[in-house]
Amino acid sequence: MGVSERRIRERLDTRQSILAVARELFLLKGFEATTIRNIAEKIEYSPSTIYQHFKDKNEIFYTIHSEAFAELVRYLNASEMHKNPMDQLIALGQIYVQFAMENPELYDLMFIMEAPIDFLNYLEDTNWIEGKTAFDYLRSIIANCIKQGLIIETDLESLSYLVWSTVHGLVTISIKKRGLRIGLSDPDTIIQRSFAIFSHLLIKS
Amino acid sequence: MGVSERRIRERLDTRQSILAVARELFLLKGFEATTIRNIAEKIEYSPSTIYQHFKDKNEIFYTIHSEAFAELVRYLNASEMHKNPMDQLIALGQIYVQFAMENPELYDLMFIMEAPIDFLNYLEDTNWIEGKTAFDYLRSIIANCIKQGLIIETDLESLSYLVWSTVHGLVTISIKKRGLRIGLSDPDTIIQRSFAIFSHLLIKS
DNA sequence: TTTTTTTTTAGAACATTGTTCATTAAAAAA
DNA sequence: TTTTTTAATGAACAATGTTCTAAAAAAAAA
Repeated sequence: MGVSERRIRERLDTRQSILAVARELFLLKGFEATTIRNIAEKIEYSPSTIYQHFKDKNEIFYTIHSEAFAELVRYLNASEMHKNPMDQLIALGQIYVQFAMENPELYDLMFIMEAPIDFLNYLEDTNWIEGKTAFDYLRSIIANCIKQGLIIETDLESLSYLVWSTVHGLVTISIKKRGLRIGLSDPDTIIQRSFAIFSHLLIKS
Repeated sequence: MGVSERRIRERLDTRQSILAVARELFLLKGFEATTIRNIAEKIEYSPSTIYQHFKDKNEIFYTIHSEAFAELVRYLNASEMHKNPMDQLIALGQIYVQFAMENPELYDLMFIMEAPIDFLNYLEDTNWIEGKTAFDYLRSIIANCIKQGLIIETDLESLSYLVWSTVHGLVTISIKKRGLRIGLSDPDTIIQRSFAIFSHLLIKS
């Protein structure tokens, strides 16, 4: 009897629809304004039903955060179309910046907001696999650049952290609206220009 | 009669105590957990009284944010003890990083949180003076570096934004706990190392 | 000193929020 | 058909930011 299979399928369906609606509302109105009751109404269930699928609001957004990482990594993989690791690195940065600027709310959730990290602390997982995977990917490309003598030879870990920090800083100042009203060029322009300068600084002359 | 003077003074006193308590609770428990009722209880007034001094919660934290900027700028001025603008720039970065790492909640409020920006939008001030002042200060030091040929000559605005972004990125990854659990050295160490690498990259060889 | 006016403070109330828990409805198994 | 397991609900709780009306206190006027 395929009865229990169907029930499992149905459970997964409602779970998915919770996530879909949560993400939709989140992108539309932000984290605080996305309420459990809002989600419940949209999927035509009572609020309590949601708690049968997720421990709390944080778990919902931890899940969305994880899925967003999968998407980002998929995008980042496109950098492998280049052969030269330096080109790969620059492409990686460009894609990262583009992803952040096109999905500022998701980026916020992935790299700034407390909700996913709070849930990670509740789990007793020692590692933040999503973050680790992405960082290791960056590090391996930089390792290749160093190996081929395209970048000055320094501590791999620190250099990787620097590169990440730089692009992260570039986009978060904009996303968090600290670049506005201080007499700067428009966000995309200044980010691109700053990125170009940083790329030049990195390349061994 | 100095009666009205005294009343003004008293009003200012309660205003100050609201801010002091708000800041204390904020540093202790964060923005969300610092409630109007909490503040009211500590200053021994009713919650409604607070609304006679501040439009809403955002205005309170916008004020704290402004005061924190005054503190940061005071710290940053210490960079002027150096004569060489490149030394000034590096000192500036060091102080900035130190301030952020020693006052993560304040830094969050100044450069990440929405509350102060939301209140800024409510005011119809065109400029974010706190941010503009700090950025202009950075820019003027970098301008001197370029003038003296210590840094490659590029667009001043973009380079300044890059430098700010980099230190901002360095500290926010740590503050927002994205550097944890991905197999990195401890925050302070890796930030210092990455900062050193960035400094070297900047200096014209 | 007494009365009037102004200012300050408080208290109750509102609409929301995340979350829990006992109860009901539904579906599956016996 | 009856029993057992599962799913779903609705009411309730404590807490939040904020508003509004009434009371208390202080100052000004008489």
